Order: sequence, then structure tokens, then C-alpha cells
Amino acid sequence: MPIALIDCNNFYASCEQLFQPALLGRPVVVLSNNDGCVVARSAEARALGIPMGAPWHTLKELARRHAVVALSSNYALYGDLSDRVMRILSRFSPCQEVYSIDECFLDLGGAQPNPAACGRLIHREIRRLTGITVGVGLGATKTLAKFANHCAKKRPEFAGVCPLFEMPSREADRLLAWAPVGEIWGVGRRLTARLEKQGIVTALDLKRAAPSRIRAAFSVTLERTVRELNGEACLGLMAGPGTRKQILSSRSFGALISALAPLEEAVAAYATRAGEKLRRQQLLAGSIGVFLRTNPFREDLPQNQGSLTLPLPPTDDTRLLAQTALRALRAVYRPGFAYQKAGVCLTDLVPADRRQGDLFVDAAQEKKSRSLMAAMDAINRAMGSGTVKLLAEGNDPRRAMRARLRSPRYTTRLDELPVARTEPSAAEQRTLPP
DNA sequence: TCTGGGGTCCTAGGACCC
DNA sequence: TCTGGGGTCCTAGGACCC
Repeated sequence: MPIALIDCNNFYASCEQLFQPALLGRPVVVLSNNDGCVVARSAEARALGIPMGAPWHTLKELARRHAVVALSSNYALYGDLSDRVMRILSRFSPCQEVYSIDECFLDLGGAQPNPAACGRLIHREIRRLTGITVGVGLGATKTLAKFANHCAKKRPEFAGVCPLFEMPSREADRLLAWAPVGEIWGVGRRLTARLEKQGIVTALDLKRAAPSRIRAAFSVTLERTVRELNGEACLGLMAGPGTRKQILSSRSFGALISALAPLEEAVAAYATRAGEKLRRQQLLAGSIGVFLRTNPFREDLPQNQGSLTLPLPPTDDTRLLAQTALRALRAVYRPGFAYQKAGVCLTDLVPADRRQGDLFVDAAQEKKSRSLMAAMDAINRAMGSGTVKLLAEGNDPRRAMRARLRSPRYTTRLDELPVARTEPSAAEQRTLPP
């Protein structure tokens, strides 16, 4: 009863190359918000040694020498292509957990008589229908499926599909002995260092460690990882999106901000965005937190950070969210610091239809609030986000995100559709998605 | 000049209760 | 000299993920 982990290769970079075939075969990187860090690389960019997460400004020289193409991230495009991929994958199993924008787990037990053949079919069909290449890992548990996916991508003999679950255990152990322990899902940088000190260096070492010892020396989380590596399922598949526990909206500013007034505008804007997310998911927030901090990389400047969480009557009204967020901000703000980032975090979320009744809430007011929010959301959906907004948000251009290198939103905006020339090239015809 | 944004889970320790 | 035992809840911080 294997679990499959399907993961798109170089997803953001692949999406860009799909619509700009001229980028195929070239080093391409996609940058985070504000064009700050590298968050995706084409195979060619990876081959140049550009690390994931590297600050873009430290790579400019290298990029110039090798004609690296840098693009701002285009989440409208990636999100839409992700939806297409996930929809196709859902046809292969009734049990799908969409784990992130570019990967999902499928339970291939039961429904699929031959999971390995199914994995190969998935690999072919996703490429045929979307132009995106995926890696497929098949393992007895989620952790093993993740590991199999890693093998599928890194080891050419698998050609993108690694059926770890049906391999003889000696062969599977050989693969585990080849992989450093840090490649295992759930083992990050810190744990790797601590594990290595105890002589646990490869994934196989971790598999063979005694769960009780791992639990005592580390945590139950890592103990579960050990058990999963031995084929004991500890992590279930979570079909459906699950209920959020927090909603966060934050941004680094385009320039450092010291005065309270522009910070207030930023926080009001973040509260607005958080409120929109909240209503889209039909939730109410029971508390709201605000944090702000200076730039930790600027060792020449005095550092400060603060945060405060305030309770709310469960609400999704942007006006109340913003007012409360501003109260919190004023309590934590300290003059004399150059702030670089602020954010708003909604917690104690409850489903909107399961709210505890409140004797002292004015029902008429609440109805008006709901209508107002629904109208704002409808206008902003139809006419562009920010068409109606709170006066408190202001209009400070320093807050605008840097995204100078964004490609068109080819698939989600009528005015940005890719336009076929009279004679589309064969390459373009091949790569255009359905 | 320039270093992302959005999440989850677990643990330790303090406050508080009887 | 000497200061219990058992429990819950909350928060901050650390670790991880993409």
C-alpha cells in the first residue's frame, strides 16, 4: 500500500520556461518577494552553484558573467499551473494531500493494482498535459515516499520514478546509506549537526537508531521519523485543506521606516489583507498580533523588535482588525529605530458558521458589517485589489513591493494572455499548456 | 542600496490552581 | 536547619517545512 510523493521539478523556473521557451536551457532564477532571495533555480542555474535562498544582490556579478535570467515571482501564474497539476493528479487516487504549491501525496493503496506502473503513467501524463516535469517517489510511509522522490530526482537510473516500496530491503538500504541524514524529511540543519555528533551521518544510520534513544536525546518528532524510515506509518494523509490555525500577513518595507505614521499605514494594510484571507476561508479571528523589527543584517544600526497580541470578539471585520492592530502597534513601537518589517498575525481562528453566541453583540450591527465586508470583497475582486480600502492604509510608495522582473500572468488575466504570432513555432506549440 | 513570506509542531518554564 | 505533590494552561522560543 504505497504512498506516492509527486513533486514538480524546479517548479517556478519551469513555469516561466513554459511560456518563454527561449529560456529553456538557460540559467533562470526566480526571486522572492521584494526581489530579495533566490527561491527557485533552473537546472542550469543550479549547475552554476547558485544556492537556494541566496540574497540576489550577492550574485549580481556571477549572474552577469553567465547571463543568468532573474525573474520576480509570479504567484498568479504558479498558483494556476499548480491547480492544473493537482487536478490531474487527483484522478489517480481518491486520497490526495496537497502538501505545497508544487507537491502532493497520493495514497496508491487499493485503487491501483500496480503502483509502480501508475507512477510512471503519472510522470508521462503530467508532462503531456501541462509541460511540467515531475519526480515520483513511492514508499511505504510519507517519509519514505519523500526519500524515494529525492532518489527519483537525483539518480538518473530511476528516470524520475523511484519505486522504493517494492525494492528488496538490501537495495533500499543501499540508497539510504548513500544519502546524508540531512536529506531526510524533518531533519534540518541543526538536527543534522547534532545527529552527526552522535555518529548518525547517513539516512541508514538514522533508520537503524533505536527509537527510544532518539526520543530521549531529541524529540518525539524525530522518533516518528525513525519509525517511518522503518516502514511504520506515523503520519497520516490529510485529505482536504484542513483548518488553518493562523493567518499571517507581513512584508519587508522597500525602505527602512522610523516614524510611527507610515508604520500605522503598513499595519492597517496588513490587517486588511489578513481580513481578506480570513473571509475567503470563512473563519473568524479570536485574537490579533502585531510584530515589527529592524533589519537584523544592519549591524551598524540599533536593533529592536516587538510584538503584542490582543484579544478580539471573534470577528472578520477589517475595520475592527485594523483598529485593534493599530492599538497593538502603538504599544510596541519605539521611536528612534529604523524598522524593516512588520506583520499582522490572526490566531484563535474559528469557523464563521460555528461562532459562540454572544448576548451583548448587536445583531443588526453585525449584519451590516457582514454586508459591508462582502461588498468590499466583491468590488476588489471585480475591479482589482485595493479599489476600496481603509483610509488608514494610506498610499505610501515606499511600501510597494519590488517586483520589477515579473513575467505576465499568462493564464489568469485576459489582458496578459500569451498572444500567438501568425506562425507559432513548433517549440511554442509543444510547450503551450491546454 | 540590496538578505522572503507563510505555515506547523513540540518543549520548557512560569503562573496558577487545589 | 526545615518550605508538598500533582495538575493545567499559556507563552516564548526553537526546530522544521515549502
